[in-house]
Amino acid sequence: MPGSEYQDVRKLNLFSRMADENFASLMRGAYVQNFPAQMELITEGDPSDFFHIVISGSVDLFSSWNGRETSMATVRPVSTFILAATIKDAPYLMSARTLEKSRIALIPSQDVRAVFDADGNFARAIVTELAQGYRSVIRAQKDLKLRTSLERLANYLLRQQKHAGGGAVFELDFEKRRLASVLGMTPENLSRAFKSLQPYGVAVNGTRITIGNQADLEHFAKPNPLIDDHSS
Amino acid sequence: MPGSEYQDVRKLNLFSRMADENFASLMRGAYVQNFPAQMELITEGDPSDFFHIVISGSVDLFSSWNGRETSMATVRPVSTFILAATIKDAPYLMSARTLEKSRIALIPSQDVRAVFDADGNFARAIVTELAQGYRSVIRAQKDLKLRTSLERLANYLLRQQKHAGGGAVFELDFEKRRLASVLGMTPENLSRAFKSLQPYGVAVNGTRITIGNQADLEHFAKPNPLIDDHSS
DNA sequence: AAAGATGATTGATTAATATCAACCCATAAG
DNA sequence: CTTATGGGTTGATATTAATCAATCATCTTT
Repeated sequence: MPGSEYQDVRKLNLFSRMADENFASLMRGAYVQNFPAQMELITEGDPSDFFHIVISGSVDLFSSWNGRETSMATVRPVSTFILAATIKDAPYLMSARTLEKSRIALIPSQDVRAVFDADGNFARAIVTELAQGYRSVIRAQKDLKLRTSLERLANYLLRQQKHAGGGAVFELDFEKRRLASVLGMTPENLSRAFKSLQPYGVAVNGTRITIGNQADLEHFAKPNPLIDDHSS
Repeated sequence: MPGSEYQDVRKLNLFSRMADENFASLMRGAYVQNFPAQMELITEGDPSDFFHIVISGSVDLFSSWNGRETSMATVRPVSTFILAATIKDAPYLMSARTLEKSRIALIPSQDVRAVFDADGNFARAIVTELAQGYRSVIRAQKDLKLRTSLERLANYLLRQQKHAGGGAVFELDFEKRRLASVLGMTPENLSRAFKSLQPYGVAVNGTRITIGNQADLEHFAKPNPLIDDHSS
């Protein structure tokens, strides 16, 4: 792993406070690989042999049941995925595939567990990371159970707008079909949902979104920090 | 806190391996109280001042948005709730109310965080607990996104049956209106869903469920360990 | 036992969402 | 340049689920 990548990973909250030696040990045991787009990295149900770090590109976490499939989350650089399975030494609950050409570091799960036992700062960081992830999923569940698909889209747009800097014009960071799946709806429905938001000043041009009337949209979406504020 | 209760709490995975002294310290600082039914213990958005342990009775975790409300989970003795908020020192994402007369221990969150820093075994137990909780919510989200309400009910019945010992006859451990909310549907819909399961041999009498044709129901429900097996 | 409350069920209707089919459009391959 | 290909959109329809209203059942209180 080149030094710049090494530093990028080191800066992650999960790794930033652990002992140099322990971090180096984890990285020595890591397999860093470039994967093409659409490569299935892990399959749900498989034993969680590796903890994954996305160094560049992006990864879709998804799940299937009875012939159906849904997108659970997207992982972007530089961050990690399936920490809980690694820690519990339990099967993956989600599958993962690259969305584009991606560079991924794979750390043997047993190494993570070993260093977890040895390094208190790493253990604390893991706790924070898990607690954060836990709360994120709770928020997602509230979003799903309390809102209609139109409301979920409206709030997603507001979140994404904020994330993109807050301007009236911004880009979706999802392919629409996958955004639909993440929001728990069909692509057809997403297309209609965008139309339904036109009265609130939402204009769509490919992946470029313009929010013409911020106040109107917010009045409709009723964003709530306990659902939408992913920093807390 | 009486000795028997003290021992019951001590036996929880979360506490069973920590140092005697640290456990005693946590318990010394705890407030143990009896609450009547329907008492709101915490309100979402409030600072997470206390970590909670249900000693007897039961507690409903629920969330609200825009005048709607949904049941997220039910906590039964002896177990704990809102660990993630306590650890992160972040606002509660869910509200909690007693479903019946309940005995609850409240431990100041800062005590939990302090002992977490001091006791490696406790820290490890917290990690396991958080990872378990995280995975449970992921499973719930898959249940919600991949299944219809009828399929969710069928699988819930199979889970509950297993939990009750596996016999053809068992009891629901929910009031139906709240079961409906947990499953993400209306009470009316739940009522109709039970009827729709009659062809699969499901008979309902109050809270007593009889599964007349196990194979048929399973064939319809298609239970999957990656969604329904809450032990892994 | 009568009255009141609460939860559960049922029927009728409406709303939300998915499905199916066709078509559009951009882009990449031949 | 033409042809595939895949995402996106649109319209028609079907399914799923929510809402509204009424009734029924159960349990508690008086």
